[in-house]
Amino acid sequence: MNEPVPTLDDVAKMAGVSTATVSRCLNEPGKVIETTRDKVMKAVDALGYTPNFAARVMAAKRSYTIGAIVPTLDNAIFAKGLQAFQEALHARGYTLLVSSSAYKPEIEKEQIRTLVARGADGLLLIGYEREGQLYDYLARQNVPALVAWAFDADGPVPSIGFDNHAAMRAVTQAAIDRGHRRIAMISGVCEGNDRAQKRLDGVKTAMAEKGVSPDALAVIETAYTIEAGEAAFARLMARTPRATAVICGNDLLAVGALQSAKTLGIDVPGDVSLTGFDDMELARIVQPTLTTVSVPHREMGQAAADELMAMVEGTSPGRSRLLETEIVLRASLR
Amino acid sequence: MNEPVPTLDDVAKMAGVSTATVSRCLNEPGKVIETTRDKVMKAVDALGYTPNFAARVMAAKRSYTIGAIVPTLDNAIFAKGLQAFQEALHARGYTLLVSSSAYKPEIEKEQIRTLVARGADGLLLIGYEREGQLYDYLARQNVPALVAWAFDADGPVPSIGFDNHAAMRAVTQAAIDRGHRRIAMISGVCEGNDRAQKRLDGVKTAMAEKGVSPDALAVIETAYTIEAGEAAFARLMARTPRATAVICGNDLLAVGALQSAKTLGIDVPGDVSLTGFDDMELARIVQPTLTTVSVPHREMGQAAADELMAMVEGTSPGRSRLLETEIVLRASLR
DNA sequence: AAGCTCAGTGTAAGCGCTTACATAAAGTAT
DNA sequence: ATACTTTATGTAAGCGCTTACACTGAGCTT
Repeated sequence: MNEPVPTLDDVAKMAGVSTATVSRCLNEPGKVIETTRDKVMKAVDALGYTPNFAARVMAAKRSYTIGAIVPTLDNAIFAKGLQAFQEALHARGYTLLVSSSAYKPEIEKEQIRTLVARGADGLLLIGYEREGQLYDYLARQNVPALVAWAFDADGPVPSIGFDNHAAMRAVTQAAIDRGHRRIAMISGVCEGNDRAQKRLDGVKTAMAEKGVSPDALAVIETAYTIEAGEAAFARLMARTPRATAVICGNDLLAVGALQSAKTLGIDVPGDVSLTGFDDMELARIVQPTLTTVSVPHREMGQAAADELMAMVEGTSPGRSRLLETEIVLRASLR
Repeated sequence: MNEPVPTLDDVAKMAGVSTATVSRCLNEPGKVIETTRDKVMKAVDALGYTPNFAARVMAAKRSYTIGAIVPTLDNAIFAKGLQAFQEALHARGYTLLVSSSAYKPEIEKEQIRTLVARGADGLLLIGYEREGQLYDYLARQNVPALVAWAFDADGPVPSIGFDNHAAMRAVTQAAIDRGHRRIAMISGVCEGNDRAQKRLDGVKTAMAEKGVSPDALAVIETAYTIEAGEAAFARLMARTPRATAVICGNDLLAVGALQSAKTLGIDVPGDVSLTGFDDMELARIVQPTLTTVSVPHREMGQAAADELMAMVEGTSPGRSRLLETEIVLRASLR
């Protein structure tokens, strides 16, 4: 057993050429004459040779690998965008390495270092909020990074995303326009999460603009899960006066709220209106269907991939791009 | 700009020791005396040194990396198990590399080669069905592999999973016991997917055992998505005589069927009963709630991680393990 | 025909680490 | 005090690739 794995040298010997030629056959076939290439390829097949990636990275100082760190893979929020991201990378010969940080900054930091140590040529990050020195670190390691799912033209690295503040402001305006005055919010945890914070601010802005005092806004910050949404909604409903509209930080929270409403015998949208964010598949499945914000996940993933590859290849200094969101009016808001 | 990234040599020089000592400080701190270690660590911090992973893998011939290839990340089916898998790996210093094959064998093959080339110490695969030579390839490369989400004590590699056939048989029995005789199935695509095939077989077995002719079973094979489930259900309902129970290959298909039923004005479970598989969160959210099969995702991920690490470290030849599933009776079956 | 260019190939120097082995110093047993 | 361990560190040989540079010979130009 333990038959040794074939190396470039073995291939070279079998084909009767130098290692350089084998390497060129594999990486720049055009630079090798056809007869030679045939010999080499025959040897590659015969030996079942696969290049050793670590050796290649080390010698070439280039890994054709892009790393992405998302807060979670546990729900579908990032899955769609990431899928598009990965497809775009794959089409140009890059590999995607994904890891999840469980919304924990220290884990994210570790993952960033891990990915850099693994030779990632570039990094996709979600949102801006992290220690500033991490950006310095990336700069020092010459690893370009791009932020997605958030937008800030003046951030430390470029971003491709949408305006969380404006989107949530628009949703809230829609609620106020329908006569709602007592508004509550179930928000994601804002600390360390600029997206959550901006969404919360968006609600406040809309209220202020429409002459509804934002001071009266009841806010519960909680984890982005269905269960948390359920619990938060129950707590909100226990307060008096009761809110007539509950703005949720994302669809999961809204779905949880909906479940809770059912348990409590509260009719949505009859007694209370509800809105979400993300327009996950789930939003169309629940009863009543969810008014929410549709985000161009696939477009974002695609654009992020293109931009990041350009940055890695030095053909772009890194350009930010703002994508449009859209309010999807469904049954849960009345 | 382009300040060079510090290397082990730089650290060694700054600390006034040899590279071997620095390496030992990082990997086997116990073998270095404290005063030396302090000097080294100070240099590491001062330089912001991070070991180069490719170099380490190459020199040590060990990457502490485990690869996993799942059919999809697009829904939550594998997310939970994978999360547990990753946590268990992380706890023992391993890193997980995930990629998704989009249910395509040729992509999976490529991913397997990619992960091996990247020096994965071991591989987690889903289900057994793939070219036999892939198993040979892994054996030749000395990369242990483990199959999850399926069980076969005599497979080419060990497995940790559950009995798809028995579980689906039990669900079907439950339907027949409630008086259903005209049964239909919305199955996943069986070609290249042993889990889907086994689930389909489970339905047939139960029918045969209960004296219901399996020949009458209407089967539609389709992709594991909500939309596909919707379309399939509509097609099934157009047939006469209509089935009174529709067994679905997983929860997504069942949810799709439910949506379709609503559109068509068919009452579930009044007119037609419905069952799913996986017990995703979704199963408790839809109306009516879904009768389905609960799978111990977390336990499976954890067990798979433990076993695979043992295989990688040579402390286990690879032991298969069968986990129990459980039928969860909810409103959709009557 | 001399001098070019240039395509195709080979030579060999690393890339940044780990680790077997060598060495030195200190501790222990006799 | 001698010989033998043990412990801490250093030396240097790779690991399997890529690529700058050198080389060769064929085809051009003049």
